[in-house]
Amino acid sequence: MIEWRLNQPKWLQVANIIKERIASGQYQVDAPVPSEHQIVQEFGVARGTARKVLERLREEGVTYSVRGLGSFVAAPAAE
Amino acid sequence: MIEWRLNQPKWLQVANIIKERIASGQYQVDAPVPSEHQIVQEFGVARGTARKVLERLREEGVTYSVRGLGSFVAAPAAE
DNA sequence: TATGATTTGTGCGTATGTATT
DNA sequence: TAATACATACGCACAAATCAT
Repeated sequence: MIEWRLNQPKWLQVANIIKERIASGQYQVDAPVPSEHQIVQEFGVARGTARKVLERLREEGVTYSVRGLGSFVAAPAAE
Repeated sequence: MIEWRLNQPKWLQVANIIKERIASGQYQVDAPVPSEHQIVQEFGVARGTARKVLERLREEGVTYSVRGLGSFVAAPAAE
């Protein structure tokens, strides 16, 4: 079970959890991250919240999404 | 035509109707229940609502779904 | 072999209403 | 007041699996 913090929105907390999994190697590059539906199921949030999570990860360049396929871990940005 | 009740969601009402059909023997074990598209057509709901109906039936163990095939009546759970 | 139809899975967009913070 | 969150419901596009032709 997730222990939600009260001082930050759920969508941000879920996004951070997924980012930690990516950083830890749990999700490899080009491997799928949880889908909208899976986020709803695993974290017990609403669909709108799940969408916001994936939207945030895309905006940060952490993942990329393909319609009809899902969202996947992006290759690390070159520095 | 369906007479929708205002006090409960459409997806629940449709799910209950299908469960009644299963209970009555109208849909046999391993026989297909209405597909998403058929639910859309018969009950006049959106696909998302139809998906929610089948999702609920799966969660209750009433049916099982196979990608590319459809949803089918599950064998009764042993007690 | 391949083509199309059917079906489920997924992503994405939008809207309304309610409740909480 | 505003942001967050949940629930419900509508819709479209594309992908993958399956089956029949």
